[in-house]
Amino acid sequence: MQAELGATPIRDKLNDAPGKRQLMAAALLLSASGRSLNSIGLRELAREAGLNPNTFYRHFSDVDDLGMTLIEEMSTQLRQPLRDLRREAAARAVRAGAGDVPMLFGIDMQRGRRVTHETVQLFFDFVDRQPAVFSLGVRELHGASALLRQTLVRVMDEFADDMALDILEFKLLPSNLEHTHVRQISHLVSRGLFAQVLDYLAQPARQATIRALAEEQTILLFTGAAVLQSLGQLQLPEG
Amino acid sequence: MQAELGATPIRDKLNDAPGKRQLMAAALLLSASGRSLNSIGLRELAREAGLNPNTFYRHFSDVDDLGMTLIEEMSTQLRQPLRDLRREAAARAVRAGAGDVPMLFGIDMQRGRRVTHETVQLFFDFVDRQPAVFSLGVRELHGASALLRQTLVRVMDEFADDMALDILEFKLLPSNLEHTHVRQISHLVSRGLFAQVLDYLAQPARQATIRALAEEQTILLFTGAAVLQSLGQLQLPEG
DNA sequence: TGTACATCAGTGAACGCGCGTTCACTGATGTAC
DNA sequence: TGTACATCAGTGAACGCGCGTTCACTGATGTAC
Repeated sequence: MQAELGATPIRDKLNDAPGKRQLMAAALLLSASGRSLNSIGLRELAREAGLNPNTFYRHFSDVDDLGMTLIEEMSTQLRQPLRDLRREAAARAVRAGAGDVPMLFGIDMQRGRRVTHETVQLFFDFVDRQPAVFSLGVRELHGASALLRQTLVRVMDEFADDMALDILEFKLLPSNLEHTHVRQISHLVSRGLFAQVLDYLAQPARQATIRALAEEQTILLFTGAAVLQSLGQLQLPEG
Repeated sequence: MQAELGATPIRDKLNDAPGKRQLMAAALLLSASGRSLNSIGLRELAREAGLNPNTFYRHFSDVDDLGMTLIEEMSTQLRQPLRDLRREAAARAVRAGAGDVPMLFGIDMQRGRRVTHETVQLFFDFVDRQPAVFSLGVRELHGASALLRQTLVRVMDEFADDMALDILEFKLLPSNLEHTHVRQISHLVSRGLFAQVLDYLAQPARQATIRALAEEQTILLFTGAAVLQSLGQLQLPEG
C-alpha cells in the first residue's frame, strides 16, 4: 500500500489486481441471467474470468465476500451523486417557483414533483448504467445469504435516510410532519423504487412506463402523508 | 381417479399420496431457513421427507414442478377467503357509516380505513398461518426459476385485480377515477403488501408495527390517488 | 547499484462429496371379466 | 366370487459430473540494506 498521497477511490479501484476485477465483472455478467451468486459458484466465476478456480481465493474468502464488495461499490457510486442531484433540484425548484406557488395541504406540489422527478429519473439512469449490479442486488435482497441481505437492507436504508434529511432541510413536506414520520415514508419510497427494478430490467419495452409509475407511486405516498397529516389522520406506527 | 361424485378440493388434497404431501411439507420446512427451492435440491427434500430420492420423480418432474404446486395451493387458499372478507367488510362499513359520513375528496375515509384494515389484517393472518409458503413465495419471486417467477407474478396480479374489482363495485374510491387507474393503484398496493412479508417473518417483535405500516402505506396510496385525481393532478402512465 | 529476501497473483493436480438421473425391481391396490 | 393383469408408490444400487477446497509450486514485483 503506497496509498497516502493522492489515493482517490478511483485510483484504488484501478489499483485492484486485474484478476480481482475480472472476477467481479464475471459475477455481474453471469448474474444478469437471473441466477444468484451462490448458485453460480466459484468455479464458474473463475472460468468466466479466464482464471484458475484457485485464484479466486487470492482475492475473496468466498462468494459472499465478492458480493459484499460489489454492493459496497455500487452504494459508493450511487449514494452521493443521487444526493447531490436531489439537493440541486430542490434548490433550483425553490428559486424557480418563487411567486405564485399553488400550495396543497402545506406542500408545494410543483416543487415536490420536480424533485421527485429528478430523483427517480437519476435512480433509473443508474439502473440503466449498472443493470447487472442492480439486478444482483435486488435478487440477493431476498437471497439465501444473510450477510448480503443485511448489507443490502443497510444500503437501502442509507438511501432512504438521505432522502429524509433532504426533505427536512428543503422543507419538501409540511413542517408539522415529524422527523420520524418523514423517515418512515422515505423508507417506503425507497423500498418502492427498488421493488420496481427487476420489472424494469426484465421489460425493456415498458421502461418509460415503469419510470412514470415509480414516480407517481412516490408522489402518492408523499401527497397522501401530507394530506392525512394536515387532517390529523396520519396513523404511522411508533417502532 | 374415481372423482366425479363429491370430489372437493379438500378431498383431492387428502387423496394425494402421502409421499407427495411429505415432499411438499419438507419443501416448506427446509425453505423456512431462507434457502431457495433449487438450492435445497431434490435429494435433501427426499431425505427430509424420509423417502428415497427416486420417489420424488413419482410425484414431480423436477423441483420447479413442486414449487408450482405449492404456489397454486397457497393461491387457492388465500384468494377467495380474502375476497369474501373484504366484500363483507365493505358491506358492513356501508351500513354502519350511514348518516354523517365525513368525506374527503370523494372518499369515505372511515369506510376506506375499515376495509383496508380488515383486508390487510387478514392478509397477515394468512402469512401467520402459512409462514413457510409465503417466505418461499416471496423468495422465489426474485429467484432463478423463470417459471416460478411468472407464476408468482400472476398470483399477485390476480390478488390485485380482485381488489380493484371490489373497490369499483363498492365505490371505495371516487368514481371519477378510471378503472385502469384503480387497477394500477391496486397493483402497487398488492406489491407493497407482499414486499413487507419477509420483514414481517424475519422480525417477530415488530410484527404489529409492520402490520400497521403496511396498512398506512395502503391508505397513503389510496388517499394520494383520490386527492390528486380530484385536483386533476394524477399522472398515472398509460401502459 | 547490486543483491538477497518477501510478498503476491496465478497455476495445476488432486481430494472427497453430494448432486440429479437412470435402471431394474417390489409389493400393494385397483380393474376387468 | 375368483382370477389375471395393470397401475402405482416406493426401493436400492449405480452412473458420471461439477463442486469447494487444499497443497505444493512458479514467476514477477517490491523492499531492505
